[in-house]
Amino acid sequence: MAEPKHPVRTVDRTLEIVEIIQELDGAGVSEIADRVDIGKSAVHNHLQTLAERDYVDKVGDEYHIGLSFLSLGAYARNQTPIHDAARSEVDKLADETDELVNLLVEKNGKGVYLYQAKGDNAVELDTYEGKDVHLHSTALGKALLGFRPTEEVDEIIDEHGLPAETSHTITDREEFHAELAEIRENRYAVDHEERIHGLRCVAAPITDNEDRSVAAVSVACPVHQLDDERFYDELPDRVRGAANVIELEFNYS
Amino acid sequence: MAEPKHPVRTVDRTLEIVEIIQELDGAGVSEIADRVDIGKSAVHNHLQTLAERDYVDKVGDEYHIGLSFLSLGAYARNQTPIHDAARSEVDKLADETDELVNLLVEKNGKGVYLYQAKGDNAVELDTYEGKDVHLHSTALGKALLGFRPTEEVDEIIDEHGLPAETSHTITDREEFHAELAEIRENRYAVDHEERIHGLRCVAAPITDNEDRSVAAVSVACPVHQLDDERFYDELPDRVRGAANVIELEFNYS
DNA sequence: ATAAGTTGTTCTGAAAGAGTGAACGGTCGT
DNA sequence: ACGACCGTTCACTCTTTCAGAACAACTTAT
Repeated sequence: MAEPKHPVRTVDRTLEIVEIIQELDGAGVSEIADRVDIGKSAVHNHLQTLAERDYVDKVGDEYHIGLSFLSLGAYARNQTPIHDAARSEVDKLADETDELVNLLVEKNGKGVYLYQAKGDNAVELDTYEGKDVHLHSTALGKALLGFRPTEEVDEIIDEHGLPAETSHTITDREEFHAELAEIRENRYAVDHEERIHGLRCVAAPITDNEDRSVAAVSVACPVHQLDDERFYDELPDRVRGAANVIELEFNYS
Repeated sequence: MAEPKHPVRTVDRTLEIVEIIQELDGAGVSEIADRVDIGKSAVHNHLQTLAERDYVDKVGDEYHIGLSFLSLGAYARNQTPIHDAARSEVDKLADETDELVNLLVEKNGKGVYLYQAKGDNAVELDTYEGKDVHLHSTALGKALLGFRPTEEVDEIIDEHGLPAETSHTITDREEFHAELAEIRENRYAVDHEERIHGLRCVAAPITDNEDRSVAAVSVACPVHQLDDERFYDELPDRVRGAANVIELEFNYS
């Protein structure tokens, strides 16, 4: 994935515009032009072109992300072999625990939420399908990295660092490796408000035939909503159980 | 949605490239260059630029749709108010019937699948989230159009026609309006192999406070897998029931 | 094994077209 | 009614995309 020798600047600009619209939850021409390094009229032309194909929606004077992206996004997800194998089990786990259940894969050293299912009592978070997060600050990411070779983990840390996201985030490399060693033993990972204050998660890796992780599943819940007993005893078993079922489906079918 | 006065051709070309990759289930540079009216080197530059941001994945010499689209696609869907209201009920219906359950919305006169849930016994179809279909040839589309003003239906027919997709597709305008009248009475629509041979569906509209449709839900199943009794008695009730729950959630919360 | 097809990639010149910036017509708030 | 903002349009200019040829790395055929 070397730097493009001859990047198409217009494509970059278009993607930037689209990403800005997403970030701002819809935006007008001027608002976008302020953030991207081109004038209003150029932005306007981009938006009209995108709107023509429903990649953006014009609602009054605001532009929003269009449904055409859904086709490509859902398609991309369906191409991921783990998605098919995992989906029904993730749904089931959400149903049983009543909490928010997530499926995460690794992509260029970061985590991407591939699918999520909400139980009746699920927390509302900033996570959504397709969102990317640092791997070191979530139970999901740690479960995933626990089952990758040490040198691969180091490469990822070299590239993305261990930025603190809350006061609980592990920011020391040695400490992080020690944590992964423990996760390897337990076959599950726990996140104590390491990415978001007030949120804790239990995650388990989904590994291939060589015990290398291909994804991770987690249950997320508010700190004060769940007693420690359920969190430390019941959830790990359930999450590992689900991961196991997914592994079987993934590896032997 | 007037034609853009100053379209950005590069954007159009990029979108075309991406859509071709999707259509071909992954493609190489030359293959794409053959279908779009630009040379290999230009296509190559586009792909490298897209790959840089993970909008396409390079696997060997083939390019595939990247997961970055998932973020935008899922985001677009989450912005649709009906999605939140409907999702859990669609899941439930799939669970109860063991069949394939779909949620469809209207977009510029065509239908877009917003969400689907697969029961244990669900058919495998060519439908996926984000896919667009003609409204006249599916139970979903007919249920949706049944609860739109006649002039709006006519406008849509004027724009998209009533193309035959199988020998059972309704292609006559009068006949189609009669069908809609009946659907309006029953509050559900049936599709007898009108889009795909061997497939039949039952769909119900989801309407707002003014009884205008905002979406439709359906259950799809192979003709020979389900006896008529279940198809004509049980399914319509179930589908209408689910639509009702979604309506309540949508309109009063 | 050699040759004739492929493939993807790199490079430079030349033509295409994206972007600038000013001006117009709206709509909002003061 | 005014000013300030918005989105939109247009013609000119200079950025940049694209075509085309040449190359390297494979696959297939001879």
